[in-house]
Amino acid sequence: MRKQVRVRFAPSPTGGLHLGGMRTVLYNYLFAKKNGGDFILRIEDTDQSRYVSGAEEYIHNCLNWAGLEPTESSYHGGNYGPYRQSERKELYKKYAEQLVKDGHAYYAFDTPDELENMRHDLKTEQNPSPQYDQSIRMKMRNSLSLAANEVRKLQDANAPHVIRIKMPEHETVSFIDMIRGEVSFDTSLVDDKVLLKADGMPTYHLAVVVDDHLMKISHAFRGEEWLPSAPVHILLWKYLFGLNEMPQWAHLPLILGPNGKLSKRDGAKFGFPVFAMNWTDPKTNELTEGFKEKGFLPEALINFLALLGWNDGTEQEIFTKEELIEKFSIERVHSGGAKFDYEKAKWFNHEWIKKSGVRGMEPGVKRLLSEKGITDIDSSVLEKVVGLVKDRCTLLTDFYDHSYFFFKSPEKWDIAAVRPKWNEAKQLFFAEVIRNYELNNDWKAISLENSFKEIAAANQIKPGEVLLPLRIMLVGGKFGPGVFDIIEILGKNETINRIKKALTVF
RNA sequence: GGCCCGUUCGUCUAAGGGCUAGGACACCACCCUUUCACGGUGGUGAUACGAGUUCGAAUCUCGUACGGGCUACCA
Repeated sequence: MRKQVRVRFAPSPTGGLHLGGMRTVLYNYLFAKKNGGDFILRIEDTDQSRYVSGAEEYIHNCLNWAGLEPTESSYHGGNYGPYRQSERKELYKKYAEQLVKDGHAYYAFDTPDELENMRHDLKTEQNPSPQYDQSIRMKMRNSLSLAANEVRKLQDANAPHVIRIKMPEHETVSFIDMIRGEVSFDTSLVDDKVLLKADGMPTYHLAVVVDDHLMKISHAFRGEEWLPSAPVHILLWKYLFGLNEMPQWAHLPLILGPNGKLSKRDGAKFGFPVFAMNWTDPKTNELTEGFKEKGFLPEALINFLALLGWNDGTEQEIFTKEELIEKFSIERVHSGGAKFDYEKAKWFNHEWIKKSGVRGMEPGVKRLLSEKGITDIDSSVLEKVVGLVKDRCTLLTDFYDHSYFFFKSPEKWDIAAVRPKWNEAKQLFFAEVIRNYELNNDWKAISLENSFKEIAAANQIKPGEVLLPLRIMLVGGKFGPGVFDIIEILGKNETINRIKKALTVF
């Protein structure tokens, strides 16, 4: 019988959720949905010094906004909780002790100062970062190097200590990565990582193995930065639960910024978001803008992220979430890192705005306009405006610039574009247009345009000479959709008022 | 420094021993548009380098170079 597919996203609540994390969420989600599996959100908050309040709730909000809800989490519940590692603290210790008993781990009593001294003393140009490994462990203070009675004494005195894994000598540890194929390591070159900290909390290395086992995780996806510590995890699986029980691993390629791994700094420096949603650091109050607030549609972000490192082998680029679920396969994920291209991200958003129906866009646009002070909006007008302007917007926030003039009469005009060619004849021409429009009972763009051109012809004025002034009268400048489309939506009173008002200024 | 991973247009990528190395973003040109955009058509542009295997290599092997990651009682 095939094992039930269960995957997890396991962030630590230390700040904003960036693109790399978002993509890990996505791939987990798609894989779970495709295989009828469960998607678990587990909070890895074992480092109390880095815990940031509000970060967990924020992660939930991001997943909710993106439509990538987990099936099990501290908020959704589930049969494998608690889903916060800090609440599972007592679980880990017995596994660490078991490892010591079996000779795969040991107690280490070295103080932070002693560790620092060791690193300082051993540091050379040839070896800039000395490790706590088999070459050095017998010279440190631990249950391997110390006499048994001395160890007992330290324990009786409650001396602070950690538990470290004892890496075996010259073994080759290898495993099959779903993306990269076989990866192998020489255990002699890996250090004796801390498994259980002095405060009794596990480190990531112990916690990830224990929890993946207890939560019956079948496939473990994580960023490529974890590849170097994979041999530790493989060994832990072997010692604790057996390799047969181990999930299948996939190490996802990194998302790169202009120089290396994408960071919050890159966003600030180059002017693009890196977090899914706005994040305010509770300590510094510093705000980092998110894709949501920048004006991205969740569908577009998902689509963009999915294609950053994966494709279905065809030339299709626009995928709905349902299509992604159907077509996604972890084997088609690339092994190489991908540089984040903000221009391409915006292109996806533009495509999704065009693809979305007017109805779907309306609530978002209405919210945006009201944030900018435009509140009294007739819904039939809004519908027409959105339909007319939609294709011109790349970001949701562009709707304001492309449509505010439907709701606000201009107070300034691009007079420099009109005045040099302005004359008495044009003044009279517009007076006639007003008289004509007052009598128009149809008020459709096409009839409005026809009568405008007829009046121009009768006055021996080329339409081109009065079209631009008309536009500027209505919207204030050289922009916007077709003038007669604007006029139709504005309606008779508003159009005539705007022309009259501008005429007094030109 | 050591270990691990990677390398096809500027960017994201297709091609898994066999057409002229295909598409998308960006860029450029033209068309459309009596505004600004959208849109349409076309164009510039890549297999890191060197060996080897082979009738034939972007593709397989080795080496080199370059890029990235890790090297904490952080994740």
